[in-house]
Amino acid sequence: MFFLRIEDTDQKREIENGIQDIVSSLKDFDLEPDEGMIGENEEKGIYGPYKQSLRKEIYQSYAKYLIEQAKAYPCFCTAEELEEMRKKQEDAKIRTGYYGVWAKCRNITVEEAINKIKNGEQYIIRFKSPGREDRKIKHKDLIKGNVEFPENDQDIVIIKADGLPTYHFAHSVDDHLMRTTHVIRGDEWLSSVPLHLQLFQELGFKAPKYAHIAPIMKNDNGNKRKLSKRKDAEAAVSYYEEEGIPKEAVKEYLLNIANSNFENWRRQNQEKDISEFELMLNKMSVSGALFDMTKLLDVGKTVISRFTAKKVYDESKKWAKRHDQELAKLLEDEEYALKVFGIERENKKPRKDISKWSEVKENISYMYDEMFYKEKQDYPYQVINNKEEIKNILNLYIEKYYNELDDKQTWFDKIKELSGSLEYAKEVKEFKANPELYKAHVGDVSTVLRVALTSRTNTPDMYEIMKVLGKETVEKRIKSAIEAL
RNA sequence: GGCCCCGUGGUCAAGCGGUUAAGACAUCGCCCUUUCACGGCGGAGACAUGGGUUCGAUUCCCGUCGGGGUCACCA
Repeated sequence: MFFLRIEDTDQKREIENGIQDIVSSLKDFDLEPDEGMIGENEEKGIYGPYKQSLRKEIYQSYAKYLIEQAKAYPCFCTAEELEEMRKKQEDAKIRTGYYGVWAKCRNITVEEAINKIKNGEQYIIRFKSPGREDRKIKHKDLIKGNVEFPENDQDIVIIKADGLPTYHFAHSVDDHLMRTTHVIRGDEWLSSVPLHLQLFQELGFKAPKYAHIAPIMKNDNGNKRKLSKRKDAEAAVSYYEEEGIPKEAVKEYLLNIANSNFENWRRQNQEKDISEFELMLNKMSVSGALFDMTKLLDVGKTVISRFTAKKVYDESKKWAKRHDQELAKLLEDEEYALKVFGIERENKKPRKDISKWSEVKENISYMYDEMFYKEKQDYPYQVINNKEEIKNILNLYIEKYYNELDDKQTWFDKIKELSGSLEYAKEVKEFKANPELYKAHVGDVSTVLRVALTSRTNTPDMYEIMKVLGKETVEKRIKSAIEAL
């Protein structure tokens, strides 16, 4: 069972619509909780409420229970006192914290406590740790394996001045009441395990199993650091939606990082849905992987290359409507767009030239007149760059050779013929063998055509492009190219 | 600083006592090809370091160095 509990016990950090954002973001990646929060104020499941701020009385009841058993106590120390204590400890070069002899309020009598409270003194509730720092505790983590720590001996606060619990306390109470068996969390929590285990013990609860995951890191001027929401755009899930990186790609990339055997599995099961892959906690890396955008985009490229033209169309249109109105407008004519996206797609070796939806416009713009004429600058004619010669080639082609009904073989034979008639090699190999016999080769002649028709030197197959463009457009573009010379 | 985790090519990583130390991305070259992309073939490139243990250490132990985490009335 996957449940979504909202840990909102720090009121300072509340964000408007935060819950809805979390729910929606998860849903964008097909993650829907079996129970817990499903909207800003909605939840499902029978272990609720799933929002911790609504469970205040529950935590307080357990805190009272601990106090009754002398396993917790009220603490009246002020922030200043605590600060002073810390300074002393630092100066004396001993461990900082509220423990042992430093735990001033630990042995306060009940009468004393009642009096202080009656006097209106502020207080919080602390856990009375039974631990000893000179004893070791062993923990078997599902990812990190066996780890050994000194026992916890800190009297950490469990109920704050505002009456809400700290994470540690809420964690033990909730995960017991919600019947949690596995806690999978970031490894910044690893060092809290001794405390948490102790809390479960003293509360009389059975502790869950823990799996501590290494965070994804980022290279920051030669230093590794956790991907940060503040500094790194790619740390936010919204970034992938904005860039148009398909969720399938993000998930595949993450799986690559999570389980290194995923790549092999994928190679052997190209058609299967990733949900069929069995993720193994014990195969997860113990140290944090550096985020690699290049690899992500490569995954994206492969993922998109396997999409049908229709899927590519639907997804790019969906993205365009949100982020690129110009593209959205181009894509209005679905029938034409399908032909464009169909070029060299849905075959055994599909093109891999789109890694995210934000690249689509650049990729297909020349297929649209409104973009083609707008973008067109000075023609980057390459090997053949004599204007008269180019004009000649284009004129000949359009007048003598072009027929939109030709099949691919005929189409290319004609280009070869045209090349031959103007002293260009019909085969590249012939040219390479005897370059002195020719002006250039058929590839160079094709480039002239390609540049005139697309104003680019690199494009997919020209035959297919011309088919999609259609007779009228092809003739119009060639004529316009001739005029421009 | 104390405590804890980690350290195989640029990156992600197999291997866990005897291997020519896999693979993927990136990179370079060649082939295919009318260009590009795809695909195929090949190249360069790694066990942080010093001591042990052992017939033999990338694999086990200790130290050093390096990276990361944590030491809140934040989670």
